Amino acid sequence: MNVRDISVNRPTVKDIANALNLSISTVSRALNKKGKLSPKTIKSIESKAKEMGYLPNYIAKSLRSNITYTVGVIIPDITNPIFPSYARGILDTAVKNGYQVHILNSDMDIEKERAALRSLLSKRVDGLILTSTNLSDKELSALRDKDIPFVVTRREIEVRNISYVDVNNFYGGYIAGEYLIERGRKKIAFIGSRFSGEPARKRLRGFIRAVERHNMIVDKKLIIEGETSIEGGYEAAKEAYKKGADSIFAYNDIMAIGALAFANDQGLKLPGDFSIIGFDDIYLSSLPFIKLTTIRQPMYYMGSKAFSVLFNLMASKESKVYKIWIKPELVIRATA
Amino acid sequence: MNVRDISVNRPTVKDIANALNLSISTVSRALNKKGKLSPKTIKSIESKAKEMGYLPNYIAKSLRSNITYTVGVIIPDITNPIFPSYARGILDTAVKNGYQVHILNSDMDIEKERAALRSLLSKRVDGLILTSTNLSDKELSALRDKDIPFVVTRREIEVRNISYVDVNNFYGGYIAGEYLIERGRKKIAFIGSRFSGEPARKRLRGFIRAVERHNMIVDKKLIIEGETSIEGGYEAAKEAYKKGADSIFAYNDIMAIGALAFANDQGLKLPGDFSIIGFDDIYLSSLPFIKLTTIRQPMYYMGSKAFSVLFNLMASKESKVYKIWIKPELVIRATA
DNA sequence: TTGTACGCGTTATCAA
DNA sequence: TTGATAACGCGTACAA
Repeated sequence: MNVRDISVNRPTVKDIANALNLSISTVSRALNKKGKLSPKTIKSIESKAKEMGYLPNYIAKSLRSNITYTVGVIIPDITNPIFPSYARGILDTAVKNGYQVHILNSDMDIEKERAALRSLLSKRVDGLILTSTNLSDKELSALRDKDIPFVVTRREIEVRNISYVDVNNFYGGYIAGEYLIERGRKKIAFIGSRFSGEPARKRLRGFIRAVERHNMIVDKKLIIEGETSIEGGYEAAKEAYKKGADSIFAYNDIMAIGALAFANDQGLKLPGDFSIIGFDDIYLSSLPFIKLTTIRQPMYYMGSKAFSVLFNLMASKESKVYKIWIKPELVIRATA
Repeated sequence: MNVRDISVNRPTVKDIANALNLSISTVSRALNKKGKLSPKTIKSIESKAKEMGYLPNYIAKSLRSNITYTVGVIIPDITNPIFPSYARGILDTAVKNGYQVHILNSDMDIEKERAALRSLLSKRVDGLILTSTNLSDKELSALRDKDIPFVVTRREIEVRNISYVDVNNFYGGYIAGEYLIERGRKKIAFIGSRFSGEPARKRLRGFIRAVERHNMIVDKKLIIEGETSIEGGYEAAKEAYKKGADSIFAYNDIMAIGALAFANDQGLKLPGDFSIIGFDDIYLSSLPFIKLTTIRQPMYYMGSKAFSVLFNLMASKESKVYKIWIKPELVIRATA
């Protein structure tokens, strides 16, 4: 069987036109409801199309129109628990607007990300969502100067004229600190990773601001580095505890859960003896065994918003710029 | 700015040809390393292409070749904890082979799934992976009769000539039962959902077989239905416990975790007083708070395998059929 | 109301 | 070794 023969199963406008003794343009117009056609012709074309199982060929449409109704999304790692609902937010909103989504993982590896970008650009996606991108400001500027609209998420951008959507990390850190202080905590440790970059720094700064607002100071010894993992959280918590901390604000829930494991092993009663507050509100955190008090990042909303912004960007000819900070919120459970 | 003007940023073979006073066919050949060309011309074309930032237009390539290097994947819900690593397995393997992936969610809703399928077909994907499809055998047959290769996962198919990849649910149920019996359990309950369909039935049958092999019988009262959720697992476990069960084999980890929550609330010591074994080995199950003994489904491998099978299907002109059962394995932790 | 003809960017065929 | 041309399926300006 030759590749060409598949037209048996994949009828084109031409096939419909031939079957009906009409011209392709008439068929095209009928199918796209454009121009004036006799209702009779329209009806016959529509029923014939249905009968033959016609599906428009978006490849051809795209070549013609320069629109692919496809967006590319680069995500560090879909198996990271914060990303599935983010991805779902993008997917749902895209589908609702007639778009499809190409997802590629970068693993925070700059070369992988560049390869992903080239691949997406070759596929002529209409727009891009770059999540936690490692691209330099220079590269982002260059991308901006091309004709393709894109949105950056989870990384605030100093470069002008680049749209982004991110959670307000500073505010999140602030309300976390505020809450712990209100609960009477005096020696709050921050555990985070040196490698988690700007978001971690923002959360820490917000936290420090909250502490200082209460005329307290943050003990630099209690700002502790660790791996962004359960084990890393465990070790960092151990260190914080040894240094006399009475509570922990963790960079993210994964580390907070590690800290919680340490507190359990230590036989500490939460939130009586000790308090732990995380950041993210991943699915895990709500489990009955964990019940982590945390700062929720509405990831589904962030994904949905990112697509909406991109959609606006793709639709308008003028180049607008959106800078959106999503407010995180405190979720009080059992650990603080 | 007109849409046409974007060629400033998106040079084509034609632009390169003009810049070099060559024909487009020469440029095309050079870029694709086909035919005999003078090394000089090749070099000049390659450097010009690089200079102009040329990226091949895959839309045009696809129209010409009828190959899109894109596959469509329908997944019930990417936020379901069993699916992210499955998706990652597909993505990684696809990228490794030069393919991109369109992911769509069906939410186990037949109409959504049909819409997703139409959309993917219109986009002319080269192949499909249907996960836990709800399409009828008839619809699958019809799809098979089209020219598009596809693989079904997480649903064994009675229809002949349809390739699928699934975990061996029967075997998984069998080793779960076997293990509990070996540990001296006599009154094992099975908790699952009526709605979880064929996989649940297979797991139950495997479990029953193991019990019968040991000349014991399964008490029908201990086959308990519940929602596929933590709460559902909790309630089902309560019922099982009331009815005198000394252990539970849960349809999946989520329910097992619910059962574990019940056991904790009840003050039962595991695996001394009571045993719980799950199915899936989702990320949660390995957490220090949970340490669930379970039957692991290698989801990343399943995704990777599904793409490999599809890749073979797409590559070969003859219509092969693959039926692949992946062996699940027992993961012993703290609950059984 | 319907038809003709062209071009989107590419590659394969045939010719030079 | 290189060039001219047709074709993939579609939508649209222009003609009838």
